[in-house]
Parts: sequence; C-alpha cells; structure tokens
Amino acid sequence: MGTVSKALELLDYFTRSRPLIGLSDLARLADLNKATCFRLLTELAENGFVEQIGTGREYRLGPTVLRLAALREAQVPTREAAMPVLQALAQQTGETAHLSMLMADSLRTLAFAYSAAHVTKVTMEDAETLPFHATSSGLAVLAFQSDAFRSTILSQPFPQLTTNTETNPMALRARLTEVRGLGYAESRGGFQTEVHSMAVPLFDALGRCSGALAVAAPASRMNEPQRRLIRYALMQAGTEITAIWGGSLPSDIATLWRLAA
Amino acid sequence: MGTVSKALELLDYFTRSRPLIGLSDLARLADLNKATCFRLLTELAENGFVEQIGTGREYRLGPTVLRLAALREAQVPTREAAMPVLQALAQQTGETAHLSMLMADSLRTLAFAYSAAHVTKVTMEDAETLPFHATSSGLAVLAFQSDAFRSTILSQPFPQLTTNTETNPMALRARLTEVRGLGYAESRGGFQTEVHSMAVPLFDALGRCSGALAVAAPASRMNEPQRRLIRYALMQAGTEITAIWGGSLPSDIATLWRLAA
DNA sequence: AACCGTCGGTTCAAATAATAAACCGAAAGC
DNA sequence: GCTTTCGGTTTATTATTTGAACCGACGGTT
Repeated sequence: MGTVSKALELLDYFTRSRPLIGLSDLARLADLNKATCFRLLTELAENGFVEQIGTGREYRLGPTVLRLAALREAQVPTREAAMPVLQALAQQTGETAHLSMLMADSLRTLAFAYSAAHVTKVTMEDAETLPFHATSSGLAVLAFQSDAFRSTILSQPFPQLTTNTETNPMALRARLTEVRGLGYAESRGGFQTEVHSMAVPLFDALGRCSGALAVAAPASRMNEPQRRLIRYALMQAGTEITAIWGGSLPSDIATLWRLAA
Repeated sequence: MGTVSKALELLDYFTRSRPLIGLSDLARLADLNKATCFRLLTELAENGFVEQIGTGREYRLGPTVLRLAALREAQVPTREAAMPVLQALAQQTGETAHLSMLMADSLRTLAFAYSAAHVTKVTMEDAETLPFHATSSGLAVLAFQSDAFRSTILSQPFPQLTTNTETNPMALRARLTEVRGLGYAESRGGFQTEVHSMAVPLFDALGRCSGALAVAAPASRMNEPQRRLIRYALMQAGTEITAIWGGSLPSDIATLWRLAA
C-alpha cells in the first residue's frame, strides 16, 4: 500500500461517534508509527483535509472536504438529490432508512434518515463500512456487480458477526442469485442481532449498480404486513432515486418492481 | 513537498468549469510525470476520491468526498448552516453573494448565491483561490489574521491582475489597517475589471477569523446608496453567520457593526 | 490504407522520499 | 515530585517513488 493510501485511510477513522482524534490515538488506530502518522497528518492539514482545534490539540476533518463535496455534487448530484426521497421513505415506513454507496470496493453509508414513529429505532451513528455478506444493502449491491467483482469479494473470508450471519460462500452465492430473482435483498439479524433490514439496488447513469437503499427495523416490528409495506416503499423510492441520478434500471429489475406494485 | 500533498493537490485541478480531466491532461496541469500521475490517481481512485467514468476515460471527483463532507458538517456545521443567510443576502442586495473560507493558507470559495434581480451579474463559475491582495474577501480575512500570518503572505510578490490591483506591500498594509478600522473591506476592480465587491470577516468558535462573506457587483451598479445597502446587509449577515458557527465577534468589530446599523 | 499524434496504461533501474526508534519538553494524574 | 502520556522532532536505515522509454489502441489526415 502506498503512502498516499495510508494518508487517505487516516481520514476513515473519523466518524460521527469519534469526530476528534489525537495524534497518538490515531497512530494506534491506524497501526502506524507516531512519526509517520504525524507527517501524514501534517500533509493532510497543509491541504485542509484535517485541522487542529486549539493549539497542540486533537485533529478533526477540515474544510477542504466541503469544497470538494460541493464540486462533486455540482457535477453528479447524489446525496442532496436523494435526501428528500430518503426522508420520505423513513416517514412512510416508520423505520430508519439509509443510503449507501460503493466506494472503492467497500460499501459505505452516505446518508440516513430516522422516523419519529417509534422511540426505539435502528440508529446509524457510525459511517462504518457495511459488510457485503451480512447486510441487506451489501447483498443487494453485490448481487448486481460483475462476476469478477463478486468473485473477488466472495473469495475473502467472512467474519461471523452474529449467530445469524451467513458466512458460507456457496450459500451466499445462492442468496445472491435469489436476490437477483426477487429484485431486493433481506437480512435477518446477520449484521446486528435484533436488526432486520431490506434493501434494493440503485443504478447510475451507466447502468452500474453503485449503491443501495435500505430500511432497517428492530426484529420485533418486522412482521409480514410490514415487510410488504417496506418492500413496496423501497421499490418506489429506488425507482425514484435511480431516476434522479440519471440512471436506468435494468429491464428485468424494472419489470420485477412494477409487478410488485 | 511530500507524495501525499502531490496526490491531494491533484484534486484541486477539478473545478466547476473543468470537472473531468484525463490522465495526460492532469499530468501536464500538475507538472508531473505521467506515470507518477497515474499512480497517484490510482491510489486516489482506490480510496474513492476520484473515479473514472466509462472504461479508460477521464477522471472526476469520487463519492468519498461526500461522505467526509457529511461527517465534517455533522461536527462543524459550516456550509449548510450558512446557505440560507447567503441566499437572503443575495436577494436583499440584488447581487452575487459568496462565502469563502481559509483552507491551508489559501482562501477558497465555499458557496455562493445569485440574485435574480438583474440579468447581468457576477458569476462564480470556478472554485478558484481568492488572492488576498486583490479581493475584498482576501483583505477582510487578512486584516484579522495574526501578524505572523499576515507577514508571511505580504512577503510574497503579488501579481498585477488588473490595472487597479494594488501590489505594493506597504500600501496593502495600510489598507489592512484601514479595514480593521472600518470593519469591512472593499475592492474596486482589483481582481477583475468591472467587478466591485465588499466583504466582512467571519469568526469561528475560537475567535479566529476563518473566512469572509462578500457581495460582488458589476462596477456600473455600485453607486453610493448601493454601497450603503450592501455594507449594512453584510454586517447583518456576518453577525448572523458568526453566531450560527458558534463564534463570537471581536468586541471592536461588534461595536463597529452596531454603529453602522 | 499507411501514417501520425495522442490517448491510458506499464515497465524497471536509479534516485529520492518514507520510515521507526529514541528522544524532547510540557502537561496531566497520582 | 514522581510517572505516564501527550504532541512533536531527530536520525540513519530502508523501501518507495520517480521518469524515460515503451505498449497497444484509437481517431484524424493524407
């Protein structure tokens, strides 16, 4: 791994629940020598990707990321354009909705919306990576990738995150085939016990599946009528976001989703 | 300059008017060997900071910047929180309003808002760097920096951008003193002929001046009543944004702005 | 259809930049 | 006042980056 990647990966340690990180902490987290970490942070800071709060204090993400994001959104409206749909989805289903995107071979949460319908809800405090094998979003996205990409992912070992996590590559392949046939994916406690979720794939302007839209709920509220409601709402919202992105649904998906309506 | 900075600086070549850049073009722009540029781009792409459109085509900013920006905004609401004020300012003055922030020793445009009042207006197509010596925003920000920072900037030679650009360091120092006394800065065609602008400094939670708020108009519309209106609106909006940012105005500025009202 | 320039991408020896351990002084905890 | 940890610095050693030349593919010209 090159130096540049090491520096960029430092940025990944900043999350909603850990927005401020000190030099020594970060060096430990990233398993880097403190001097190395310092030099990388200094370079990031010189370019405004991180900044220090007071004097000799912790680091946090800097203003440059805002500027870059504004440019990206100006060219490819993704997040802002999808937010209203995401919020409507949360409200409509009464559960937590979230949008994830494929970024450099890993699936990351890009945005989420809560519903006020219940006091208990699935919270999304971290901008953490969503494992392909254990989340409905991961399955939805993986199902619609190229064979090559899918095989690369499936050739790596999968951690057993809960007692319900499917880790067998053969069984996962079968589930992916099933997902392609249904047009949506489901996870029942595979990522976190007590959390069930459903997800649909999203497609960009080139017809590639570049993300997923999901609704996650406490297992206790996931009965059959609720599943039907969420499935329907997801397909509607998925169609909408794909359209906003200027993407087009593969014709078989379009058909599946129309039939489900 | 380290490898990391070289990679990060590649991102700076993406602007609103040049959102897609090919490998060879970028290598030329950044004055890098094509192989080096390719390796850096590959690392940036592996981390989602850039992406390629089709196959073997140009590069553009990637989705990772959105995720980082969302995190930054969650911790330090800057852009989103200021947008409504910025839009109101544009509408109120009938001219183009823009917000800039100090990022790693350079002042960059973070957001802008147009007014529909006139067909001719100052457009902000590029997210370019604002020169300290030739823009009202630059003067407003520089006036409120530490002596050390100010001296560093003033020790570098200034390009003569228009016939009205002030490039003499001594004269600039005098103007900065004047800006501190008035609580706002003005530029009459120093950056672009035919563009006059006025700006006020913005302050963050630690009392540091971290950006500026400006209104730019065609020179032909900048008469004395209009100047008064813009000055007043800027001070109002500046107070508001500083408050939203959790910052506090230096007492002398607060006094100046109150008296002007 | 042969030519030309340029594209994105690759190779490999040579050169340069990154690394890690030890070391600061300062501040915080005990 | 002792100990630990902090952010930051120094240094020789080491591994990575670099750049010229090269590749096949593509798009115009002639």
